[in-house]
Amino acid sequence: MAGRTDTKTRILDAAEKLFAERGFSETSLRLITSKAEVNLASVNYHFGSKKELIRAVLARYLDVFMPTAASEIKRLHLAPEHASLNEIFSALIKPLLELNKVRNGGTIIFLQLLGRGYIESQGHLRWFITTHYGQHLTTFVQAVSASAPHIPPAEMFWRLHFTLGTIVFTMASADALNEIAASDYGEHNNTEAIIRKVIPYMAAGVAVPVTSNE
Amino acid sequence: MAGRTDTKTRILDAAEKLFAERGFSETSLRLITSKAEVNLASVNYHFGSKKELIRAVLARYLDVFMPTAASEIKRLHLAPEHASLNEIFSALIKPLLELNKVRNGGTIIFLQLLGRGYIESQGHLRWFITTHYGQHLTTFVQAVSASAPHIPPAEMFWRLHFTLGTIVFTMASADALNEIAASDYGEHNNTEAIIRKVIPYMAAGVAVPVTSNE
DNA sequence: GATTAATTTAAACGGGTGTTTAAATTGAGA
DNA sequence: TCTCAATTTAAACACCCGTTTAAATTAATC
Repeated sequence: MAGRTDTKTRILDAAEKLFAERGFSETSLRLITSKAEVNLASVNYHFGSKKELIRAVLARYLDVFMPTAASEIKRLHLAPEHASLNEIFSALIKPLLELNKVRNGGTIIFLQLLGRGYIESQGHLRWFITTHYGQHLTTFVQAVSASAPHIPPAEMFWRLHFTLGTIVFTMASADALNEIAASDYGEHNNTEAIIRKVIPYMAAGVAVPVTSNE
Repeated sequence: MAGRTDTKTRILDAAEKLFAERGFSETSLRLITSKAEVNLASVNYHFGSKKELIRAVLARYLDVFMPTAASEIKRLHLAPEHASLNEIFSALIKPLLELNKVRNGGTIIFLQLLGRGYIESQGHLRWFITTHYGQHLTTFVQAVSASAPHIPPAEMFWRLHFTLGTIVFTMASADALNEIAASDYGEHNNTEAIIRKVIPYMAAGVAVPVTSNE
């Protein structure tokens, strides 16, 4: 081993910030390496390709978030009383905010990365997430389904993706929305405040009775 | 005047399809002009730049959708009985589906373009939409606010953006989601079916009572 | 301290991008 | 039919991209 051992970390730190801000394909390796103050070629040396760098950036968060989120859900679900949807979604707040301790602004960076990934790259990231963290996702889906048993599985599939869209879009444009909210309503929300705003919205939508027609 | 007069139209038709499928920055002018079977330089000749082409593509839909949507809302709002949120959102279905008559698959193309625009380019498209169609947007916001008077304006601001995120993300990944739904649940939904699924979700979320704490 | 493997570096490669230029072509009005 | 403006075309421009190469440098091992 030789050289600065933190070159990989410097790249990851610079990359995640830029990826979250401007998206994956809008962020060049040259911009990343100049912000990280490392050589351009070191990305390909340490990660192989840009695609693998993207996966590594996301994995660093998913490896922290997924296990703790799943265990929070399990703890809730095994409790005697049935948890409400609000409780289940709220159980994700702590694991999400834990990411702020990993890195400054980690929570919103993670959610923005997730959204960018889902929208930009149709294929490889979705595959990467479901194959690496599918078990934890199942835990979550089962908990939600159990607490809203009146929703058929197919309908629940759609509603959970509506939910993903809600949170992911909100976080992707959180900065812009916060600016508008501040100037129009004098509101100043941090990431946690926005999450707490969105949870009742999502919980109500997921649980609303299915109407056969109009 | 000389040459094929429909060159502009051929460019717009090819561009909107590709933009909706792969996003704006992932779609090169060379791909657009080859699909449209026109010369590369004709884009800059007719539209000035790629940015202005993007705006022209969106304007062609917004010019049809916005006035009819606003008039549907107004018609509903002036009726004696207060319209429900479900009715207000449902009033947008007809204007949305009208876009299918403008062009095949027009509805989903429009919604996907809207989503791409909001997520990809933080600045110029949002500005373009609010300055050109702000009056119609106000009509919509006022109708929603009137039918959910228990939601304070600032909270409504956030919830309407949650709603935008829900619909836009759903449509951006509608094709992929439909594939999964078909293979996992044997469901086959068209654009209208998805819209009818998402409306109750959004209406419930917008109207859910504000909880001071947890 | 010499050897060797890991890492960093500068430079180039091959290719794709939006845009511009200037010449060729087209079609309507005089 | 001639003229002239609108349009189309092929080519080039200047720039950015991810990746690869080979040499220089660094740090650990013997």
